[in-house]
Amino acid sequence: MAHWLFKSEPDVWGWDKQVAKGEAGEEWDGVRNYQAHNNMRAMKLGDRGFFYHSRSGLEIVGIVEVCAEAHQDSTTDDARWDCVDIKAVRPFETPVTLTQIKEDPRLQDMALVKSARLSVQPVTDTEWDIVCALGNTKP
DNA sequence: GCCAACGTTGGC
DNA sequence: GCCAACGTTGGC
Repeated sequence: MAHWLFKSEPDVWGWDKQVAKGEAGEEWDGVRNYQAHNNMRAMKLGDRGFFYHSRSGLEIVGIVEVCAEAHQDSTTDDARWDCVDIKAVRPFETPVTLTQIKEDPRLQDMALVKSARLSVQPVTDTEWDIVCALGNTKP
């Protein structure tokens, strides 16, 4: 199963709002970047991802699960843009900060470090396990 | 709030 | 198809 990372500014759409959506989940809409879209199209039902707070917070705060595969983004009529639905699975026991990730030699290849602006990123299985361990949270 | 880095757009 | 100009993102 593949792993991912979703970025959001907590002022716009934060972890608390995601949790409030419960099992139904929520459309991960508004993404207007091809690379991010390609990643979403590659997602399968049940894939899991990290939920990261950008701009303020700068930490991974929880785990989410894909609960609907790519479909038309309801916020636009443009057929180029589609998106998945995600739901909150569990919060991190200890949030993992960007600083921690940058300081960990095992995590230097993470997209979060290398391509800071990509808002939907793939995460390798190895990185997944390391970050979960740092957060004292089961994968 | 600033600004560097990056992605996208559009004129040629 | 190139590249300058522009807009947006995100770390600080």
